[in-house]
Amino acid sequence: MDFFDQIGPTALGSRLRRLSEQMSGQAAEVYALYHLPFEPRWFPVFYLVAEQPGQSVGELAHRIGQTHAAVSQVVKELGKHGLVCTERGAGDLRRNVVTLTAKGAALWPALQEQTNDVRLATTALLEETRHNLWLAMGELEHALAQRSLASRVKAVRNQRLAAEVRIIDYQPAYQADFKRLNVEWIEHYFRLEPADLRALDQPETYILERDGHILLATYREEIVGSCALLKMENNAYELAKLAVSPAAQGLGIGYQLGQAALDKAQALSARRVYLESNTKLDAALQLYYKLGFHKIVDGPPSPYERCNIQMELLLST
Amino acid sequence: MDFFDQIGPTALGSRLRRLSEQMSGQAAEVYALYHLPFEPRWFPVFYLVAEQPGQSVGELAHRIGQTHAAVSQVVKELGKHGLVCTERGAGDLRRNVVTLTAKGAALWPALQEQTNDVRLATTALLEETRHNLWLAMGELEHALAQRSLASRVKAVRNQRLAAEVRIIDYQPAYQADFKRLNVEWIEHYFRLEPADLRALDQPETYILERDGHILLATYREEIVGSCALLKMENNAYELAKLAVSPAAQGLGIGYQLGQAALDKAQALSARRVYLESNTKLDAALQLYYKLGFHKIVDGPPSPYERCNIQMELLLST
DNA sequence: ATTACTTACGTAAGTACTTACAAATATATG
DNA sequence: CATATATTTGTAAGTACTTACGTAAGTAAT
Repeated sequence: MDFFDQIGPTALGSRLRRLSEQMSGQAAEVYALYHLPFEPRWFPVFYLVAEQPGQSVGELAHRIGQTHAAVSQVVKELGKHGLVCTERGAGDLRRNVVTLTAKGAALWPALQEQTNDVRLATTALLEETRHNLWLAMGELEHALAQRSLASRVKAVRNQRLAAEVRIIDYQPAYQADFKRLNVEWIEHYFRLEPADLRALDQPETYILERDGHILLATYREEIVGSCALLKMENNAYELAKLAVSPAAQGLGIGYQLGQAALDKAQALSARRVYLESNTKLDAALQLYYKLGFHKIVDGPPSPYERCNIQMELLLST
Repeated sequence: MDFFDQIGPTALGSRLRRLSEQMSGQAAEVYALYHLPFEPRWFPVFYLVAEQPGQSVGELAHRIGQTHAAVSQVVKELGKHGLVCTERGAGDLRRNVVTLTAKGAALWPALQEQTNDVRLATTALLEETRHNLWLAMGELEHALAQRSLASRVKAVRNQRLAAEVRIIDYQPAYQADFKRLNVEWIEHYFRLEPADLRALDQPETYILERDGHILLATYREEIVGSCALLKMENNAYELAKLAVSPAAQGLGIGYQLGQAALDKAQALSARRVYLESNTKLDAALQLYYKLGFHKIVDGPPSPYERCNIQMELLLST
């Protein structure tokens, strides 16, 4: 008890388990009360078969929300106790359709009586509470179906981690990091081209001195992302060398870098930002769209072999 | 899904189980997200040990609300993975106190980070719902601790069955039933005495013709209970031969019979109802108290050997 | 008609607990 | 102080499901 108070809803799963075990135990007591030769775990299958005979194992499993294996085992046991019988499906010999035996049918009314008593008791029990458990469970299942807990936790984590990401300006000391980050992804998907090596080995000469800019992302004292703006003619810049280290991916660092680059371009009075990419890079393209880029068809010839898509974003002044 | 809609809260236990399994599955996903060498089921134990080292297996089990066996197993596994170490309790060599190892302590901050992310995500998840599951579970656990489900169901059942109980007047055709019911319990606890046989074999002569009355309880076309009022002097009656067949016990039939007898005594302008019983008959004595009887010490001598307690109830006119 | 794929099911083994039992130690009682 | 009883723990086996896997039967594509 103690523990759940301390840890709170984090242990939702454990607590649900405990409560379900408690309920199962009490269900066993209830069954004992009625002296029926029947085990609680048979109930869902037996109930559905009694309501509508001729359903197959798979159908039953789907209805109950358990696996077919579980239903198969229960059906076997019910059969052993003479409460149901099975036969192969007419037309589809794989199906195993279940019906009540005479003995099962004879048991049904008593079981219904019991079920009805339990329903009344449970409903009254739930009505004693201010927060309705049954409805709450339905809502939770719905919410989890919409979006899994893992995905929700990931979002929380990324928000926390993203707050630790800083965007800083390039300095000569970071050349090795800048190169490493870009070599990593280029070699993973394509191969390094001469234009890459020039820019990565001598960013001062080929980017900065030509009125370009380089931004870096740091996370916990480490350089984990880069992004360059190369000066083009007519108030335009090319966005390039956008890289995020694999270990830091998923934290929205690419978006932060891209946005910072666009801010910088805006500050430099650019009217247009252009970029080259490859359709293989799904995540990158998605990011570019999210940043506001759109595909263009008549872009300039590219020095890069891997370029098979060109995009641009027009900035309002 | 289907099934739960149909059956409603009757299947509360099954549904809780399903939801808890769903949550466990999602918890596993969350753990995978953080790449920690840690299994979800270790969490409660590890958490408590990290918060306060030096607790014993039993204490931990109590705090978590699981059995000591489960904790013992988890501790063993945590030990095997080098996260905790154990030693015998100082002063009490039976106790096995658990502390974190250096490796466990090193893991703790990362686990705390994760726990915190989960807490935020789960809290947000619960806040999405109108009916708060966490609070609802707390309320339900409380309600169940107050009174078990079995006891609640029993009350519902008894109410249903009690409605089918009828109190009727004795008729000569029922003599055999009257005798059977009383012989059954008397022989079970004591042995038949001459006074018993007279009253049971010839109730007309020994009870009715002496201005006494006999009431019978029927349940589903069967005579399941009896109760006699024997005329005493001074506007008093003796309540006797109160019997309920074992199969029909627990339905409150005794109370109905007793109440009907008191009503009858009232109608006969009695001022006092007297009875003789034995302290071995717990259930009967409880019933007599519930009906309003209280023990007296200076009652008349009884013809029955088994009589070791006498009670009376004064009726207001 | 053959082949590849999908579906339905049963069986075996795993999971995360439980209950049952046994052993060691502590405490109470005569 | 010996002995009976209670407490603490570990181990084994059970429970009510699950996942994994194999087999048989059905369906689609060549």
